Amino acid sequence: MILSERRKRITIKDVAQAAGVSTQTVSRVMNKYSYVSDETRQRVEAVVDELGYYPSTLARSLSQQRSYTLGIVTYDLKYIGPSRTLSGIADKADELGYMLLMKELDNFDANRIDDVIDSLLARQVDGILWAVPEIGDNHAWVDERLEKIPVPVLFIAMQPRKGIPSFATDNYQGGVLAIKHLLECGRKKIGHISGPLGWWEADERKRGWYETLKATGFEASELNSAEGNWSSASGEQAFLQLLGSFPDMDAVFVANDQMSLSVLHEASRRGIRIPEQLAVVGFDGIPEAAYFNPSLTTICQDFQLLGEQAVQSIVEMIQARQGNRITVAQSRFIQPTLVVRESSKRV
Amino acid sequence: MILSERRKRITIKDVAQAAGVSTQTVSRVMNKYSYVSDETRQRVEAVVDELGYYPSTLARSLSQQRSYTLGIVTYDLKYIGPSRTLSGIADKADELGYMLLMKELDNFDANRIDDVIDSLLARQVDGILWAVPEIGDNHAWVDERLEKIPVPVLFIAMQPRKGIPSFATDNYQGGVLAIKHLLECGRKKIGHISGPLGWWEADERKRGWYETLKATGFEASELNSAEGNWSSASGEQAFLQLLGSFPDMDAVFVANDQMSLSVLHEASRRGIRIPEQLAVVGFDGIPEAAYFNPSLTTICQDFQLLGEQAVQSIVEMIQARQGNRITVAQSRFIQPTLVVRESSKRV
DNA sequence: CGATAACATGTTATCGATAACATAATAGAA
DNA sequence: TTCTATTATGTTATCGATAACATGTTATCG
Repeated sequence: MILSERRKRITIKDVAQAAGVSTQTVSRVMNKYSYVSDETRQRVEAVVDELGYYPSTLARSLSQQRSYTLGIVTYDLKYIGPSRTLSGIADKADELGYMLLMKELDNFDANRIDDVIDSLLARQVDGILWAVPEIGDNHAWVDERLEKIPVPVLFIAMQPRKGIPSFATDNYQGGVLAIKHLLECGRKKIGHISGPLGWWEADERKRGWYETLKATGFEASELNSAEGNWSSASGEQAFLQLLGSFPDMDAVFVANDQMSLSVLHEASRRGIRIPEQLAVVGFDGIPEAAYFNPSLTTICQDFQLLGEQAVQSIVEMIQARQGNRITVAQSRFIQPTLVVRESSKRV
Repeated sequence: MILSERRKRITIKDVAQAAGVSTQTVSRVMNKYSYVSDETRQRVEAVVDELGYYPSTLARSLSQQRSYTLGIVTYDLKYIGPSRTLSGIADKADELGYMLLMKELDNFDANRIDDVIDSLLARQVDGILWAVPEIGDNHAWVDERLEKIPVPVLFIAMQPRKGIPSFATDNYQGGVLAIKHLLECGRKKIGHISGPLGWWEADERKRGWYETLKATGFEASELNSAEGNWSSASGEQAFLQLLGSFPDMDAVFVANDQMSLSVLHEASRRGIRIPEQLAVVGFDGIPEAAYFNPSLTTICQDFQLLGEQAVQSIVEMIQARQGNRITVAQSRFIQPTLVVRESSKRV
């Protein structure tokens, strides 16, 4: 049997014709509208099966002015945070019947941001999830541009702003948790390796370190802190710097697990015993941290959950708007948890 | 100034009316068609700017029967492979002017697969990138279903099949590289911790181990190998098992870096010196591996590149089809590279 | 100077669906 | 028995663009 090479899409018209009804009736069957006789319904369904018809979501979106698609703007999927959050987003979106139109943002030029937003709107997304970390003033556009966007927008990992829905891990509390834990272990000279300053999340974690030490009367000068860029390589550099500027440090709170890894590595190379001489607490809670050498105490955040809740929430916003109900901007801080392992064992 | 809450989308009609031309002329301006007078062009462009008009890609897609959108089917973004590949895909797609419609696949039920494909086609994607690892017969649908899909499909990390375009890392060669290296280091009793068998990639890496040892006259029995599921936790289990079944092992090739990490961890706990007593070679080449303790020799694969090349290739297929040119199924094996670090240093 | 090509623009049909409205048949209520 | 509500189905307009075709206006050329 030879099939013609040029297969034409099977449309609602083909089905209507084959079943001897109008396209509207086919549409009614497809959408389970009630006023269709059993006989007609069955006939149409038979034809649909036979021809392998599925409706064009594209045409439907145009006609209904909604697409059951969410626009997702992420930053750099090489980072663990964005990629695991995306995983949660994908799961929940699928569960709720939404597809994901994805755009990776690599710079924060105003034109680029406009383009990304327009390109999503041009495809009629029902809502936008802005999962780009807040760095410097890269969210400055929000004040002016946001109100012009005709669909709900929800921000992930953005510093909370009044009247704007956003979901984030409570990074400050994470920092507090880490320092409190180290103090409880009897540590007195606690250094910090931060993420790239200017990133809101990095700043918050550092603030947790700083304020908790200050509040309890301990030292927290700039010399006791060094800056990394989240990568293990940068963590090593920062650690070396810190060893110079804060030689009698007995503990270090590191802003993520990757950088903690290189601290452990370098400490071992230099014969600094962990946790005896130096306690280490990381941040993120990647599964691998349990197998670091020694295993890493860390502040665990649930990216998956963050993504899922964000989707849940934006879908509710979409439905509310559809029903012309009023939406109150919902924001949420998700609390991280402390997981104690060998790197901070009491000595 | 009070803005009306219900903003209507600005359409080509609004622009046409405001500029006093037909919609067709606006369309010509937007698409940079040449036969438009400078005067008209400028007037239209001014109106476009003023009203903030951008064309509906949705409507355009319907009308042109193409969407400049790629359908991406991924497996589990919690894994490093899929998520970094996606990163490469996103970069290249953006560069070439395509958007990504993403779908995560969590099971391989035939109905589910049909649904995913249909939902992508219903949104008029121009091509599909199937970035789902081959596990058991989860690609069995390909034989029958593929030819019915009216757009190009390219597979990532699938065992090459004749006449079907696919891109993958040469996992077998990776295994060969690892074993040759260990043999060159003078190791004679080389064990293997595999990924979940049934995964094509895991099987191939194992085959690299097995065949290379056989070919050089060394031992490679089933007892010298244990199975993990890619996670660090499973790697620990597998290592313990292997220590029992292959006690005089002097090297181990581990199918990914996460599992290698827990091998290093457990070895350290038991006082097994690495690399003196046991050399370890991992797979994947995650950046963190350089900071493992000791740093990990590993087989490096370039996920980013894999994703980028896949997009490049499918876009070429799309363009070829558009131009009614014949496409020859292009498949490619990307060669991994060996990176030597402390865990396999010659002793 | 008339024919022809290149330019500039408008009109109508189309993509594949649904919304809104219209119509016809049946059934139950007054 | 007539009226009205319910059921079942069809017709036309619409979503927002582009394709195809039509038409009018300038240049250009022999």
